Amino acid sequence: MVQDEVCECEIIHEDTVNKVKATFPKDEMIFDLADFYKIFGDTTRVKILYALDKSELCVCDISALLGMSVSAVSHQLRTLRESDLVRTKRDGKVIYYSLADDHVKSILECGLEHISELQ
Amino acid sequence: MVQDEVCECEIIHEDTVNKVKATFPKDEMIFDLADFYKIFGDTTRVKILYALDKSELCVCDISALLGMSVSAVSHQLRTLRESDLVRTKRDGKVIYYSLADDHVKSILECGLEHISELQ
DNA sequence: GTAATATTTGAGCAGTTGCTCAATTGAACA
DNA sequence: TGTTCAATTGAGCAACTGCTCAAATATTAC
Repeated sequence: MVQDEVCECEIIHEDTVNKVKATFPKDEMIFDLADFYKIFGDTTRVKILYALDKSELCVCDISALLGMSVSAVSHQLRTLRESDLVRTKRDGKVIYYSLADDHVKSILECGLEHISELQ
Repeated sequence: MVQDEVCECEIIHEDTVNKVKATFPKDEMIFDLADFYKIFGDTTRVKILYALDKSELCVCDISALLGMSVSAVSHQLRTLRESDLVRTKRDGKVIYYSLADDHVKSILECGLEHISELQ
């Protein structure tokens, strides 16, 4: 029923569609995957991640580095924290941010490889 | 001047910031990278790419497979076309979509690897 | 030519996102 | 204890995104 409502085409390759459907991962997994990539889909966050790959930095440092307000940076750091991509270390009043693991770097390189191949 | 406006903190690790700044890639590159990841940051597009990795499909097929309107799918295919991630082949009235190259698969696997390590 | 049909496209709209600004938190130190 | 200051947070707003719906396009078949 649903299919008929969605697509009225005569030529549906039903066998192919069913075959593909059978190999489809769970919706939750697709959702998680897209959510993960969404984090890398913002220039500010990419910059922050790139910077943290070079050195651990406090919020002020990042703010100065990117030429953005402390608040804006902190908001983005929150997103990164909640995604477990960065980790914090307090030293007195200052909180130092660093990458949670080496994975972030490899993800960025994964994308960079593709970008550079395009041109 | 700009820095002073942006960050009034006493403790800026100026040396570190400058060192990181020196290694920073061009803004354009960061922009392209984020733009690239943005495409993978949507469940519909991820599903389409995943499906096309299994088999070439027409718009109707994808529409039926995802349970979405032909129009919605077509809009997303446009995005994917403009990013050179998919390619088309016309056969009569039907237009078949397929992945532009093997890169898409490796990018998706790159993310899947990370996702699966998290839990 | 006209009709049928697979796909594309543009306008419009609701939901999301990333920033600003102001207020707040929490650790350090007098 | 009160002050200072790095950092966080919430509300609000403008820009963006992904969908729907209706209309247009392009190819085939008559």
